[in-house]
Amino acid sequence: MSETEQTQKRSAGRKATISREDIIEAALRLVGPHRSISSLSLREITREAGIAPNSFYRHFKSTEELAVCVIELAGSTLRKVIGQARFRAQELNKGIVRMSIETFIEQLTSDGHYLPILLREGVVGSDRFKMAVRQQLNFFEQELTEDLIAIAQRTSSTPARPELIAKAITRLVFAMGTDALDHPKEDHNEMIDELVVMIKMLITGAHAIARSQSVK
Amino acid sequence: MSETEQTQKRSAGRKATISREDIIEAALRLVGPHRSISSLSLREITREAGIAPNSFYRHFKSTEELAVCVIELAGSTLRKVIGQARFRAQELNKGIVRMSIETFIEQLTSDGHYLPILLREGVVGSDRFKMAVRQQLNFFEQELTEDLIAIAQRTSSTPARPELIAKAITRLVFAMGTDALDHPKEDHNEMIDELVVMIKMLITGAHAIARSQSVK
DNA sequence: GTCTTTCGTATACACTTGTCTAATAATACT
DNA sequence: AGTATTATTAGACAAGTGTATACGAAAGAC
Repeated sequence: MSETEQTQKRSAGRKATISREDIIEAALRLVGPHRSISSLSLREITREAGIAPNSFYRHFKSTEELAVCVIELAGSTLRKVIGQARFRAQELNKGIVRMSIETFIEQLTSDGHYLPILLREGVVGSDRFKMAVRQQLNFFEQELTEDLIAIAQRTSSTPARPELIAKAITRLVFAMGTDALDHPKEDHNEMIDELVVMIKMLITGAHAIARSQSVK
Repeated sequence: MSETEQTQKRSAGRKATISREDIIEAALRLVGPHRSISSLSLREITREAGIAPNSFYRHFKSTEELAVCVIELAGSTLRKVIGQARFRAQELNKGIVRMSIETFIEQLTSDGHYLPILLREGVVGSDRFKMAVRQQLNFFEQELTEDLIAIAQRTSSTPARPELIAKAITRLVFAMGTDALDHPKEDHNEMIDELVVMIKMLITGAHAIARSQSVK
């Protein structure tokens, strides 16, 4: 929604030497396992971007606006990646669950560091900021729900409350992902295995409950 | 471990006008939905406690040490509460799962705000700090594992990998708890219901998998 | 050319931060 | 009493913060 605003009239004036994207990239360079976006200071960001502190205001009206932009960027990028993984899973005839999880965990150590950001930023910060993070989570959940329904129709086995399963899976994956963040990369494969088993438990459990309920 | 140190020799000298506990309480008064412990400044804390900035160092050697103390306090307090809930569940002959979850969610709005703290502080801060949070989580997980094994022995039905179930449940509960934090209290009952269903799915799924594996 | 508009910087202000040094206040032991 | 010991404070320091005002630099419009 609020991703492409301003840039309305560009009749006259000096050419911009720096873009919103440049500032976002500078901010991304600063976040890490110990620094959250909401803890970045305006001066830090401008220093990293190589501009004067006041120039920041030409592009964002506050650091909060910048933070929300970063969250939205991270969310949309990740959903694109996961979407591709789902697609590849069908091509390679690999388990869709395993494929998605693997891609997800891969993103933990991927270059953009979009996933760590999304995982880390959900709990602190302003209301607007937290809402932005939660919205991205909801997008994931929604797409997963659609997937589950589609699969159920294909295999003609209707699980109980697919939206609940999707919610549980999303939370589980994000929680385990947060865990993996602080573990060395060589542990990731084991964590993927664990996560896959957990999800299998959830899905088969949901089916079992659905059956027992349709019986009685 | 590091909870009762110093207080060794008190031969002479001025009486302490403030205790470690007083400072911890002051810090607790400052944290909230928008402030994490690790974001509190030394001066803020001493201002709230009504002492001079330097006096802080007489009690803690850094704000990080204070933060770790708070985490340990929150964790041990909560485990005590949940433990009592488990006990009451047996007395009232109520479902142990439901009882535990209800108590857990209740703690979201309880006075000490220990649970919100534990939920919020896991992802940012120094390594030492994050480790303290994870340790508390592991305590929960461990106790839950023991519970699951005990129940399994009583009902003589062995689920597949109880430690995995415990892990999944813990993550699920904490994730949903974090969610509930930003929701009004009247939504909590619905979230409890959802959470209970999720956990039922997990447990029945685990049993189903165990059965199918012992068959083949 | 001169306007006008926009972008960017420079300087400055008031404020907060963590920590250092010295000085003071209060207790216990002799 | 005096003295040693400890807790607390006051004051100051350099460094950091967000932002307001004012000014220069570059581009298109006239």
